[in-house]
Amino acid sequence: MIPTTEGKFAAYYSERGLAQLDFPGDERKCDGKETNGGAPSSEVQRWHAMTAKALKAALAGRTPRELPPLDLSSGTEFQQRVWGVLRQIAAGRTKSYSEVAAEIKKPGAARAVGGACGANPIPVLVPCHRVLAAKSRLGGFSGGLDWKRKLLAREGIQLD
DNA sequence: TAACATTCCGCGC
DNA sequence: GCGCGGAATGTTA
Repeated sequence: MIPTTEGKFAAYYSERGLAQLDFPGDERKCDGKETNGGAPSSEVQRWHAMTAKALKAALAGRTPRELPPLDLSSGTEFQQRVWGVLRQIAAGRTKSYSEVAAEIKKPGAARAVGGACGANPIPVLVPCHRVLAAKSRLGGFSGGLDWKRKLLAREGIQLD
């Protein structure tokens, strides 16, 4: 668990890196292989420290200096492609679903992009909240639109 | 096949 | 201009 000014975030790690990050209170189902019962390896502890630092920076509206390795192997190739685009969005900037779709050479797949964002296991660090619908409307958000609004506000993004 | 965190077009207000 | 209904669209479980 990572305590922040916004509450406690739950982090789950696989052998490759950070695999999932959950919003406070949002107890998602941890499919079987969560934390190993015994002592976490020193590697995981190091990742956890990085995650905590990066998360706090992101919540403060700053770009994290360094991120822990992310294990995105749970997603499909299409989703990983989308997440890759999301991570290219600079803090304070936004992209629309259709623009992201165009980025990955699949215009018209705006709706599919929305699906990929919703499947994103690592919110905040993979800035799924910087993706808006066309005409700078909010669109949706898995953890609740409150979070999306709050995160955008933290980065100084104002919607009309 | 059904279900979406979309988008676009056409109306009515 | 804004909101709503309906159709087209790509990906996923």
